[in-house]
Amino acid sequence: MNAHADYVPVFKALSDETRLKIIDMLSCGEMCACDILERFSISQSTLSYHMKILTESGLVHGVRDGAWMRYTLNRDRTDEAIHFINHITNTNDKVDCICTPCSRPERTADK
Amino acid sequence: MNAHADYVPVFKALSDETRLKIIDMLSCGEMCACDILERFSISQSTLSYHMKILTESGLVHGVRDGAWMRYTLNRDRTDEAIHFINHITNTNDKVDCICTPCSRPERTADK
DNA sequence: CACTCATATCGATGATTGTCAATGTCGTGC
DNA sequence: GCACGACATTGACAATCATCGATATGAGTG
Repeated sequence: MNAHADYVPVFKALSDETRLKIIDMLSCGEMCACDILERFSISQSTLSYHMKILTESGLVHGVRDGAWMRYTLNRDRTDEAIHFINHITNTNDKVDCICTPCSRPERTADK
Repeated sequence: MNAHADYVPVFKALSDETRLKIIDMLSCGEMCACDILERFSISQSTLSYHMKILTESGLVHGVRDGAWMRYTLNRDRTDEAIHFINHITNTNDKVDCICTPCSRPERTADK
């Protein structure tokens, strides 16, 4: 995991209030879909849609347990996301930094 | 800044490859729009649209400097976003944790 | 003031998103 | 095997998104 494009699905997954709240809930421990559903006023199909986005992004892991789905946070992935934001927002370990305030000829000339 | 909804625009801003790359660039230092534009193959109006999303999310700050716009990363806001992910992905300082593996009567009964 | 360059806004367009009701699938228990 | 409960998938829809070309605004330069 390195390229910017790889993290787009992760941030897409995070850019919805319901999904942020689900992640928050899962940080306390494993939950099944039915329990999550009870805490929102959305339909079951909508929840299923959100859980698919969360699992496909890798942030959440789901396993079948009989009739239920047990969901857990994938902390490896959440940590990875945090490290990625840290990486792109800090100058640390960047080799290809091209920071000219403004490269317009007139501008660099008058400095 | 606290509620989940407040961070939705931040993660929406982060959920686009072009914008992630722009943030990465800005981490090296201030840049003007024309310099950013040169490093992508998108139209000028599209870049202006992306910069608007970034500035409205608070992640990026833009100031006029004559004819140019100088953009900088708002590290207060990026740090805030990182702290927020840390908060919702960790159990730390959560008072209202309701973590029952699955609350179905049949299920809690057979444990 | 007129011209040019940097940036913003507008209008249009195809793609993606979040939502639901309806329906399908899969597991469990009788 | 059949009925039911838990979850997934489908089809439809309105809303939002990313993109562009065209046009507007605003600053600097003569």
